[in-house]
Amino acid sequence: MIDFNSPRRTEQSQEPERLPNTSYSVLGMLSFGDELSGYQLKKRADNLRFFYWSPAHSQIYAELRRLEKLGYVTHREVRQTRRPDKRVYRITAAGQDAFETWMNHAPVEPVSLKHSVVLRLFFGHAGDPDRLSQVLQDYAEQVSEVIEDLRGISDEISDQDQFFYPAIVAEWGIGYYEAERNAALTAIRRLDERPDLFRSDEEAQSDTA
Amino acid sequence: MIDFNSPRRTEQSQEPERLPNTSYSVLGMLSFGDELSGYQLKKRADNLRFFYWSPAHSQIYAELRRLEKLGYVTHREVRQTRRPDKRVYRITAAGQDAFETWMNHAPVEPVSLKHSVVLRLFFGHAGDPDRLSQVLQDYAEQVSEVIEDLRGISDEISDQDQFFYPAIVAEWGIGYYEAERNAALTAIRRLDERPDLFRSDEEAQSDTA
DNA sequence: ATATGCATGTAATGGGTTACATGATTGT
DNA sequence: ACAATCATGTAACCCATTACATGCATAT
Repeated sequence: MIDFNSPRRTEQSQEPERLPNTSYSVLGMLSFGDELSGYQLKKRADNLRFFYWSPAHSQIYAELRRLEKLGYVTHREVRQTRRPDKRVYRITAAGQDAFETWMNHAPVEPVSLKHSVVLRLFFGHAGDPDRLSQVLQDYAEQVSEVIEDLRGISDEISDQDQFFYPAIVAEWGIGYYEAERNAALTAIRRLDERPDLFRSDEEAQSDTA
Repeated sequence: MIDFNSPRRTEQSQEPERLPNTSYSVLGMLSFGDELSGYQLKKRADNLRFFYWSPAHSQIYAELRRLEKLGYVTHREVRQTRRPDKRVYRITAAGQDAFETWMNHAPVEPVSLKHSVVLRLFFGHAGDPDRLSQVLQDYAEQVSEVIEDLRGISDEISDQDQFFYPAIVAEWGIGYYEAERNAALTAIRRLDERPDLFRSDEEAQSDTA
């Protein structure tokens, strides 16, 4: 008996095919029009690391297969003599359309943030205060390096029209990481300022000393 | 023949059992010492949303089962007449140890950030500039609301010793979200300021002026 | 009556990582 | 010689979400 009421729909419907943002980040890197291999895409994706995490290379290849199945990209083989052969991908017209649709119509999603350093700060009662200070100090230093990198990138691209949008992003990033550094340093000061009043009571009895 | 060199190790070794941070966030919420049900834990986890995403409730229950199997938490059933019965969890001494070990010895991991708004800004060339401005505007407004919430929380807890660490986190959050708002508003200004030179192909006549 | 909150859980699926696998070229 | 870079991919696993499922109590 044929079940006409089956909720299973044949996957060739015309619906816009909500893809995960990772797919769009790959598609976006191809939206500039050049041909890129999976390997090159991985490296480009690493450039987004300041505001968007970089997927594993296996994930990039998986995305490319999916995008090709959807008709959003095509590939061709490139023979090389002094390097292993490669497969370079190019965005299609359908891919451009899909990407523009996402750009213009995707909802404004909340940022996904997993800040394990702040998580540890939140649970500060359960750790060693000096170690916590050290963690914040390390974090502030890591952030300082990122700021250096971003300033370098910003200086390189800020007067080039072709990098208009990335330059705005770099500026955003500098502001963001400066706020992070300030927040970390402020937190360290708060820890130092703390009156040591309520520290010893709790752990006095069961701590194996 | 017995393979003494086998890299497979029997999973009951004494190693610290690297757990995902989500496990520690659940364990951390129990580290204050009170008994909590999965339902209550989910609500508490939502309070971390400003700096750490909140897992689905099914994930919370899964974590509790895992933590119990590891001996880090125990549960007891609580009979209720006017509410469904519940299962409340409490951290064990082993759980406290594991949590403190994580607090004091976990490496300073990079923040995991997936900022889809900035991603779209980065790929601004492929979208409608007015829509992009609107997206940034919406984002700035969402952020403003978060700042309001955080200020409220901060005012409530900032003078209470028991919330010493969360108060520092709230302050951090306010600084972070203010930086986000500023960055969004600055980006909007940059978009407005933009000389419209390279906006479309039919702009070739502008040099005849 | 209907929706919302309390409370717990399973099933199906998807997203993503790590480790494994291969192999050539270039630089030290 | 050794490591690093280029290049592509599979397999196993795990983290996590969404949807499904149940059922009582309270408020509207």
